[in-house]
Formats: sequence, C-alpha cells, structure tokens
Amino acid sequence: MPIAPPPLSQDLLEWYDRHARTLPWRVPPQARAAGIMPDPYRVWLSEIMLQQTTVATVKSYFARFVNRWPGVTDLAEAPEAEVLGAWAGLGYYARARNLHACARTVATEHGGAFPTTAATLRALPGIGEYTSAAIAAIAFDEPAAVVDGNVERVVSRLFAIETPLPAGKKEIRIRTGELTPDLRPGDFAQAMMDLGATICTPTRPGCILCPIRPHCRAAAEGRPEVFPVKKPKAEVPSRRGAAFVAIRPGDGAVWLRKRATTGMLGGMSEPPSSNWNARSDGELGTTAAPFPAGWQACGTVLHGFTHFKLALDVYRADIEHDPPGAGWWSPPEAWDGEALPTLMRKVLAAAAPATR
DNA sequence: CATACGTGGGG
DNA sequence: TCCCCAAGTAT
Repeated sequence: MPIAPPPLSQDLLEWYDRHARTLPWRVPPQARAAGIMPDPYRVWLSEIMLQQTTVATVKSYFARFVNRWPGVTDLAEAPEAEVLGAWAGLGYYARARNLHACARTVATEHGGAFPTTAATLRALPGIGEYTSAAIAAIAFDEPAAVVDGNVERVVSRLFAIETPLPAGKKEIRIRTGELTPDLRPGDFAQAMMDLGATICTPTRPGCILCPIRPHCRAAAEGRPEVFPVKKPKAEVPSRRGAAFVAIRPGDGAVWLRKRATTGMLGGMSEPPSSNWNARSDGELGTTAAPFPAGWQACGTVLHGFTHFKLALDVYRADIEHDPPGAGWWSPPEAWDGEALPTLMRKVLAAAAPATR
C-alpha cells in the first residue's frame, strides 16, 4: 500500500515553522501554536503600509505609528494632518487618508474592534480583495485565499499558468483557494508570502531550497523565471512644472499650502507650484508664479512617479510679508513633522540648501 | 478591464 | 541610466 505524499500546505508549513521571517507585526508560528494571536490593529496597519511597499521601508514607519498611536481608537482620535505628516515619504497617500477614515469607522461603528471576517473587512476604506483576506487569515485564521504579488508568482509557477496578468489572476485566486488549508490558514498565507519574498523570487529563484519544489510544474519544466507572464506596460510620459519657495529671511521659514484632497499627493503639503503639464513647452519660467516676487531659479528637480516623469523647476524668493492665499510659514525645524512628500522635500533642499 | 496613484532599492 | 518591482485599492 503506497503512502500518499504530504500535501503542499503541509510541506510549506513545516518549512515556515523553521524559516519564518521575524517581523514586528508578526506572531511567530510557535507562539500561534500556543494560542497567541496577533493584534488585529497591528495586522491591519502593517498590511496597509505594505501595499506596494517593501518590508524594509515599512519597518520604521510601523514602529513610529504604533508608538504614537498604540490602538485603533488612538489613531481615530488623531487629526488627519498628523497622520499624513507621519505617513509622509511612504507614498500612495490615499492609503493614509483611507487609513484614518478606516480607523474612525472602526472606532465609531464597530466599537473599536475590527470586524473578524474577510467579507466585513472588505467594506472598510482602503481594504480591498487582498487586504481583507490577509487580515481575516492572519488575525482570525479564516481560510481565505490571500493573493498578493508574491502569491501570484508562486502559484503561477506551481501551475505554469500561461495567461498573462492581470487576466490570470482569476485562475490564481481559484488555485490559491484550493491550496489553502482549514488548519493554520494564517500561517499558510504568511508562509506563501515569505516563500515568494525569499526563495521564489522574481529573478533567479532558489528552487534548490524550495520546500514545495516537488509540487511545482514550472520548476519541473526548468523555466520558473518565465512566470508570472505579464502584459507589457505602457511607457511613461514626461511632464514639467514649477515650484515657488517663498522664504522668510528672519528664520528661514518657507510658505506652505495644502494640496487638493484628491489627485496626486492629495491632502499633502507643498510650496506653491504650478500644474504639471506635458513637457513639450520647455521651462515655464516665473509666469506661473503664485504672486510676484524676486524669483530666482535654483535648479530643476527630477522625480519619477509610477505613470509619468516630472521635471520641476524650482524658484526661490525672500518674502517679508505673508503671501496671498491660504497657507502657513514652516521653519526648517518643523519640516520633519510636515506632510511633505519626498518630491517636495527635494524641492526644499534645492531652494534652501543652507538650512538643511 | 484600464488607469491613477509614490517611493526607494536592486540588477 | 533605466527598468523592475514591493503584503494593492479605488474608480
């Protein structure tokens, strides 16, 4: 009587028991086995931060957030401007606005406790298909299909899925659901992601070290790197604009204003800047200045976004009186706490290098 | 289904 | 320098 080989999930979980990454928001498998479950607030916060963002980048932000706002109610009570200020530099700022809105919803409509199922989590702002499944699995051990970029890669290789992403995602989700065990689904989800992050990597995957290689069709065919097949991406256009840094001579404070709530860098702070237009027209010059002053050119900041490249001409001027329009003076020692995106920090560095 | 939406690190 | 990509979501 032949003995059935272990299922994929068992092989993976045994590997995870020995090789799980140690992460600030994670309860290790041995502790989970002893009945310790993670704080849903920390799971949620980490998942939002990790959307399209590397673990290395997230760690310091996560530490600052949980130190400053230990629970979801603390975060809900914070002014949005403070949350945006703490998020500055992480990118995708809609995440921060949704994070705050979600905290307030949990505090006011759920009594300060996160919903416990993927379906109910899915209704909260900033929580989509992936994040709802991840929180449900990791914080509440619901056997939900958790499909992030790592899992897309692992599963597309396991089954040698030829359908290019994003169309192939449907089949990947179905396959992931079939692989997900009823026992330890939270560890299984984290194990899949750890495997994708450390062994089943985009280039040069370490198939020799892979605990589920015997289950993998792409490895058997000797072509793991061709998966996942992806649709070619469009080329990114260029845009150009101008930023105007008004400086108060006395203390070196700069004049900032708040950007529109929606759109690029929504809700974040900036020195007044023009619209960013298609780059055919060359330098805008001071015609786009928000008010007349002795504007002096001080270089061009280049910044790459996901869907376009930006060249931002920077001008500076010493201003004694308050400029027209809404805004505030921000001295250099206050810049750390301002909701300044990285682009705008580059602008300030170009305009006021002496104060940095 | 396609597009908008940041940033930093690695090859 | 440039391209890819990293625990995606909203519209």
